[in-house]
Amino acid sequence: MNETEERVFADLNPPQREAVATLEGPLLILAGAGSGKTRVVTRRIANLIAHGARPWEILAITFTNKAAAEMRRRVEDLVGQAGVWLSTFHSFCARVLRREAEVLGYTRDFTIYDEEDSLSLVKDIVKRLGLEEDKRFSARNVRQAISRTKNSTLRGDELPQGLFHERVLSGVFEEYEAALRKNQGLDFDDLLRQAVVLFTDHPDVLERYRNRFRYVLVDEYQDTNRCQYHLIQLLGQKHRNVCATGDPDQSIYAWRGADVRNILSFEKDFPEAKIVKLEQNYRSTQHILQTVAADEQLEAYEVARHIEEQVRAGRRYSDIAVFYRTNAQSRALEEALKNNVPHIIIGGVTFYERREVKDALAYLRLLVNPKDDVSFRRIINVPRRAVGDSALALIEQQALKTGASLLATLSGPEGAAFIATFKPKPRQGLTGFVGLLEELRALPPYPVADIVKTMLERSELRESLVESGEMERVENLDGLVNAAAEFDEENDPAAVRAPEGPPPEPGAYDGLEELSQRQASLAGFLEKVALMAPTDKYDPEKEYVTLMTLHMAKGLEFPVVFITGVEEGLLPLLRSGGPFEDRSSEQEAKALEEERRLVYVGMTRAKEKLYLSRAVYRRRYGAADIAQPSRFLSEITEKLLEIHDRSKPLWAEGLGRAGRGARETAEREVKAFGRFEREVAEVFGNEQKVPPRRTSSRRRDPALEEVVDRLLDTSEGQTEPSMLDVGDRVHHPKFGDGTVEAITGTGLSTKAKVHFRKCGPKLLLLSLAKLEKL
DNA sequence: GTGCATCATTTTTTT
DNA sequence: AATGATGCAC
Repeated sequence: MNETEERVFADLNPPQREAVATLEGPLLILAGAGSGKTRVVTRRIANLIAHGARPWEILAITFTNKAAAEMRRRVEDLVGQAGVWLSTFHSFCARVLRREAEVLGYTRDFTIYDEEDSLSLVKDIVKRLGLEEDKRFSARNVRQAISRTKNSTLRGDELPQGLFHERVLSGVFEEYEAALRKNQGLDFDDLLRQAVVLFTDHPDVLERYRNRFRYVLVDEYQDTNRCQYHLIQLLGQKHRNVCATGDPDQSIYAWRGADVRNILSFEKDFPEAKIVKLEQNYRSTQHILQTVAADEQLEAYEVARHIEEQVRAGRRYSDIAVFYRTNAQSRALEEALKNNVPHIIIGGVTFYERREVKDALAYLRLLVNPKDDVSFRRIINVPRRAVGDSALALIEQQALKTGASLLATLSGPEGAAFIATFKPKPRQGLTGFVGLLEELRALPPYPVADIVKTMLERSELRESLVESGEMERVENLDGLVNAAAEFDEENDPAAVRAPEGPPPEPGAYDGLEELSQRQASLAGFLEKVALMAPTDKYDPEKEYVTLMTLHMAKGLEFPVVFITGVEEGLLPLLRSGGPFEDRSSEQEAKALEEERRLVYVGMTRAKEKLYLSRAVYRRRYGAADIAQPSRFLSEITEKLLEIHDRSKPLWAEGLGRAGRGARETAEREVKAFGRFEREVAEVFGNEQKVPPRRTSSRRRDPALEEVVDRLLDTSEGQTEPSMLDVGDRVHHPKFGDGTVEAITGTGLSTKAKVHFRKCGPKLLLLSLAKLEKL
């Protein structure tokens, strides 16, 4: 015990010790970035066990599998045993719902629908209700509204106000819910919401779970939405040993329903709560560098160059991360890094979102849940079986008549009779399809990899891709088999571990022991795959640079961090006019605050060195546009200077501690950076015409200002586009001669409407179009 | 029913 | 720029 205690309290500062030592009663740990939060939480779990708590009495909930896995590793390191139920909200709820499904009128074989699946349901409904005429009611918008509603209310009480919601909720919402139920499907929001419904409507069920979990811990509490909040309240009310950890300054998920009030009202919910503030042990960023590049490719190359420089100086690739606001930005970076810098991109279109993989998964889902019409529709004609829109319409019509699922309509003797009414080609296709599923269903339930392999072969899914020469897709399918084999290894039913610790007293355990372990079955595999997050790929041990969105970066840290695209419109991200209700200025301000926190999160990931980079030209929606420096650029640096030393120039950050060496490095970098910019200016000066103009009064760093001005300088002998006037005759290398009809916009975004003799009117950005005045 | 060409739309961020 | 939806020819 003493030895354990020594380990539990080693290297902790006083507030950290206090948090770890608090075992009973509600506890709120307010932890800023870099305050050792994860460490404190895992130590506390270990301390609970050291003081006699049994592992199975502890439930620790995180937002990502990654965080859960990391926590599990650390806890096992400390106390050397498993049994603590560590999982994400979604995994926890899925497990609970699977066990209690019948109570809610579901089968245990329900399917978890991802966004794409759920969108296809919504699309159908929108079409059926004739809402599609109005662009605001695009399936996407409606889906978002439904999700918002599900996240913010429990029962349809307190529904969001506004015409849009009224119309959505009066029709689509119910239809959507009914469709989900009919398909035995749950979307991501349902996993949380139905769990709350289960516990609220069935006190006996709640009682079992409450009894089991004497200690409940929640990480990133500021990210909880209403359902998650209720869940914690429901589970925690009895023993009241709820430990919430979080940081309101890192609240970046309001857009998916997270409500920072949950953490702010913790004291109200648990008046006896103890509150510990971990010291704001700011990661001491030694060196901050702002870089400006001409366009996003050059920004990416600049990042690559700095990475290589860092590596030459002895840094490891795994020490470095590159962040961006939108996934689309990863393209240019990937391009710049692909030959020289080992790297991994987290997020974007993940393995399990690829078409061929989703097709394969649809077969598996339909196998587990025959009522899953969404999956049926997806694969009934993949590979081609001559079952097109008209044949599908017939099947749907028949299904509607009998109220059965699509697959059921084709199954059994009645199904066979129905299939017989089709034309020869589709008839053959449908018979084959039904037969295939029957054949697969007859396979032994384990190992899962065998089922997947057989499915790929017998369905000819793999073969059809081989024939069309899509080898990358074939490889992905083989990858799926590998993933299944891995799952089999992890979940070998012959090696099921009994939970450790002394046996629970009667009634407490109540048959819930198997819950924290995944089912070694196809259903279990599908659950794992459905709830897998892109971050799960991230491995700090591997030697590569990590590329990810700022959102994904939360909770991680790196010695060297690049934040790219620090530009107005991108960071903060500018929405191009919402399709439904106008955003109030209050909403606008809130959104801006969240963007600001996002930058804060990104910056605080850096332990030693931080690069903020931006490009002057940025492509959005295909077209290049001038990007202004982000308003955060000036705000942020000012804030940091305040913390360290106001008198020093930007890149002299942190010299106080590191001394002369760092100053020299800094100055070298500044020089190299300036040289690079001059080169760029030369290249671009010859190719592009850019009106000389100050882009922003916000830019406050004189050296930067100079570089940008030089970059934007118009080269000799070129037309001064701002001199153009309505009526002027101009020449364009591609479009030929024309007349200026109108000039709009100001500064770098000045546009001219030019009527060309050859090809009519065009709207051109003066700063980019190579226009010559005649 | 399939395959191809053209057009429109899109991108915030994620479990 | 890249993907999906639509329309048309076979």
